[in-house]
Amino acid sequence: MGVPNSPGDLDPVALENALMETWNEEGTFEATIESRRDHASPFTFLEGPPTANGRPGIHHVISRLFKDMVCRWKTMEGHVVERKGGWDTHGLPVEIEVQKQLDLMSNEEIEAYGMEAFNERCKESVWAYEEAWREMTERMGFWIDMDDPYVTLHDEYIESTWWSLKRMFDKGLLFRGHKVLPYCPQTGTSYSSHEVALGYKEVAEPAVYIKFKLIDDDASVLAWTTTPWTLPGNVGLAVGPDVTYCRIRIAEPPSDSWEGRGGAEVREELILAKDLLTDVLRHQIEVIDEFPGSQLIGKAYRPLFPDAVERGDSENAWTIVAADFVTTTDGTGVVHTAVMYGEEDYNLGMKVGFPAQHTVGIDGAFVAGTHHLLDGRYVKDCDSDIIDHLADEGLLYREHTYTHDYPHCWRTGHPLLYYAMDSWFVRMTAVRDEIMQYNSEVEWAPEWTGTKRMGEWLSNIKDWAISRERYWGTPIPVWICPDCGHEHCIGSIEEMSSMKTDGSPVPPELHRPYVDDVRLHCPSSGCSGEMVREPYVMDCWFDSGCAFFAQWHYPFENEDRFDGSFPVDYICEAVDQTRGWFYSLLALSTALFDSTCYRRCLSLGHILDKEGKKMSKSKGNAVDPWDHFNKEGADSIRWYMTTQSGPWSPTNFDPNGVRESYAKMFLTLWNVYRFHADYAVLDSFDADDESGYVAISERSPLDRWVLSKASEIADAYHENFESWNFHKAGRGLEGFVVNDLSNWYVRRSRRRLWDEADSTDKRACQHTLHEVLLIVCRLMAPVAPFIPDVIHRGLVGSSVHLADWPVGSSLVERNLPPRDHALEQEMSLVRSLAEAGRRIRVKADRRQRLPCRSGWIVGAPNLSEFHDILADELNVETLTTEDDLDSFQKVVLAPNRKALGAKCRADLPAVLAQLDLADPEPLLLEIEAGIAALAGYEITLDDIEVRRVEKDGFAAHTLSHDAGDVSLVLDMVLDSDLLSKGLARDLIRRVQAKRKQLDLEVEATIQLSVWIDGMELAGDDWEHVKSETRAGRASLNEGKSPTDTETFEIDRTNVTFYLS
RNA sequence: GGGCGUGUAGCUUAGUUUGGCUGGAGCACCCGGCUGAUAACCGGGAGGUCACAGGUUCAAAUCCUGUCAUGCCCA
Repeated sequence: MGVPNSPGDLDPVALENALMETWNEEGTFEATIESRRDHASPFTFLEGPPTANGRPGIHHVISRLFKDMVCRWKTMEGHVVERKGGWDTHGLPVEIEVQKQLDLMSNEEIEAYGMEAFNERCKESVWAYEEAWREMTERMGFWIDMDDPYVTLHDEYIESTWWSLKRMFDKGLLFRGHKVLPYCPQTGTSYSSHEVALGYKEVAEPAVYIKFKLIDDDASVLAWTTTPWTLPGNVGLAVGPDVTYCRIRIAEPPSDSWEGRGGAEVREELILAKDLLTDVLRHQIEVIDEFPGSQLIGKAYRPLFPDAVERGDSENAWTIVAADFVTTTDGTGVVHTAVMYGEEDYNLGMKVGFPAQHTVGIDGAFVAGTHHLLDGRYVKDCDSDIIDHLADEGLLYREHTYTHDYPHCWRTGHPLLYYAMDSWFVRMTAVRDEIMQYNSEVEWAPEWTGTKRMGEWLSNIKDWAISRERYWGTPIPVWICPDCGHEHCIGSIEEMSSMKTDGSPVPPELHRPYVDDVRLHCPSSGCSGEMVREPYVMDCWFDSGCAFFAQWHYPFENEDRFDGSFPVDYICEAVDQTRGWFYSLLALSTALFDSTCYRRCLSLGHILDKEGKKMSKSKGNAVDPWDHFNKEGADSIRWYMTTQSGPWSPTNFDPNGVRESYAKMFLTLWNVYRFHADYAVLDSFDADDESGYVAISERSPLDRWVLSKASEIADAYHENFESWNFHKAGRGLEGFVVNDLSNWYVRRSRRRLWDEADSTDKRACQHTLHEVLLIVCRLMAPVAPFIPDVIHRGLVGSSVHLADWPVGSSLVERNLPPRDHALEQEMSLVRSLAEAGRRIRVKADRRQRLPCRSGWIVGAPNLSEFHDILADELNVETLTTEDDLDSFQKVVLAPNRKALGAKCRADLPAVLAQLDLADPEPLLLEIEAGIAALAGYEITLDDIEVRRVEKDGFAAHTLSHDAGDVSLVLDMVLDSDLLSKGLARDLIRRVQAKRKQLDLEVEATIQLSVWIDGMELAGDDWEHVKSETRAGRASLNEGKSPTDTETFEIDRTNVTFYLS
């Protein structure tokens, strides 16, 4: 190999689809892994499992891109990078989706439908879009093993999670408690905050001020609540220790304006916060005493509903305790605490030891024994009866209507109850220091995700509620003995089988309801109870957090694979996973293995629509990746996503940007390749043919320059990869390909390859192109795996993905050409001078094709190597170097009218006239010497402005350079010789355009007839036209022009031509 | 309500860590040039209250405070 085929036009979609076929046929992905085995240096990646119950969108493409990119890069660096796919298959969203499909509104309805059938539907639904995911994954070029993925619903996976739970159970990290959640008794479901947000409604509800009668004191403490149904559950009152409270006495009966139930006797004493006296009280009062809340602490009061809650062994029940959350913004400054019906209440209750007992059942009705008026009734129906009852008992001070936003069930419309659900917890608070330590060992990108977002969260870590009262999920493997209360956690299928009672069925899979039917022999000595499984499933974050070991079915299998891949080298997901998967992985590795879980974590910013809004189906602003897969191709999307912003920045997706990536990067690269390949075929160029090789030191400065630049760009690219700045890497490389390689090197080298004879210079150019293209393709391959692979295959016959990283690594050799800094600097100046020339011509209105007689470079280092290139770029006949600008410039003295006007007044016109006539250079000398005078007035430097301008016939431009200012001067004089040359160039260009328009072969010869009216075309120039346009036969001003001719006017000359 | 990001030209963005030259590119637009060189390229032009308001400083897009918008997470 070594002779590329002529590649033709770029059709990215066809190219990529064909290449996918090739990859499948030749097993390229597998080969990239196997070919690195001899290094035995793994780089491990863990796929965060997606859920396939929704169609993949553009935001999934971006996270899969950054996963793929790093894995491909590390492979090229010589590592073995195995990539196992995974699927997340459990969880509430799956259940909700199925409930919608089946129109099952509540747990009761699910159970009536049948748990077995329901779970079967859930299992089906998680594969609904698997095909779409596979297609997207393959089409975008994400290389991952999708044929042998880990799946969280597989028994093997579940068994591993059971093992982990048992391990924590044995460590004492697992415990049973309550978690207060917004709960809908009608549907039997608790809600996530996201669902809660769907159902806020403004409601007017009864709010009451309740008198809690102190024991050993005549006064009552006044407390406020908007949820009377929680009052039977009251077990304590909370005050702010530093808040000022008052003891007051009712002085007079209220006025007639009293509304509603309740009241107080004259001389009755009440206690409440000083700041709220006037808000709360409707009586004339006298303040008896004033004291801080700390003085109230420990005082006992009489329960409102004495039978509702049992004291148990609680010493603090029905006493006043301190809490830091008490404020005086509303209420009375005393907070009624019902442990089971508020998160703060629950936390406080646990802290001070209030009894944690439900007065309300899971059905939303008061439990039997609460109060004879309430037992068995739905709590929200009881508000008024509770208020009546308390009024009758003399415990109600006042009621009023309170309007506020309150969460409601988005399905049934009922108000949600904050309700303490039974729950199993992992005691993360016990390993807080450890998890913070392991977090700090992770290399986070960006750093603040780890130090701030994750760090802040970990420093306030809470115990992790891992159980859910749901149906579809990993069953919690804890069984409890109804006889003795013994708790047992099962850690394997084998353990379950060995403890199973004879009457229990063998579960066909580790899901509900099958596992629920399994009874276990109680292992406590002397107990013959049959243990029953706790009816919960696991939080699906626990599932996916087990991935790093459960993907291998560790510890039951694959111990070596786990050991060899832990901690994981690299994970990558979007930033919303900080408290999700990033956390659950770290939590589990800390609790199970006393280790960090991953060494490097890239946290991606979200992809938003063009206006910075979240993409969602309902808004209709979601982008379908296939729109671009089928248009610009996957490489263009990948390159666009990589280069347009930092990976962690939120990104506004602009479809036009994808087109731009295609047009700039890929089309340019392709055409460079095509240019090389076309001539390589023509010349039978073989890069491997040593006899034709030209050593780099023997090549032209232009070759050595582009090779040096390629080296520079490769090193920068690599450094940016190392520091996660993939966007900067890509932009740098794109700049090189478009500006340096295509727009300078190829443009300047074009003529070298046109030469039909074999020459060292031509071969030098071909080797250079070959080498630079290889470097570029290898650098691009991790980002854009398709087009660079096709080019690479065209150049050397093998996949770019099997090639080594050109920058080298600890495992592979560095393979980059030598740098030549001096040459790079010189070329930079040459290019700047060429640009300066174009600027001069625009300003001087001199078209580019009309040559200049002379050009001079002033103040530059020696650029003689590049005079040919520069003369050609500038279109000058001769180019020479000068030491200073004096011979091209003259002094112009412009009047300072403001200064001169003040001095000369009415004589100003005369002074200006003399200034105009004066020879500026001697006059300036006189002014500087202080002896100048015009029309009788002394002239100083303040009166004039000194400018230096080009002498007539010259135009110049000065640019800054490291070594100082460098100027370019062009000779603007015209003569017939130059006009003839200019005309010839225009004629050539017109003919060439016509050739292209007629779609002639590059080598085809033509017959050319030209008629010029108004100018003489020099003989040499006519010869030049004929050779450039491959005119085999040609005529100039012979006969009359036929009618179907091209005509144009240039420099006031009419030109007509005809070709056939 | 709290935590963490983001906000620069019509659009996508660089610059913010470490304050310092006239805030730099690309797309789109206008004028011109160049081209057997492509959906390209080159020169020039127009387009900016650097989200807003204060503050620190000789000097603020950059540092500080507050506000607004937007996103994620938590309540």
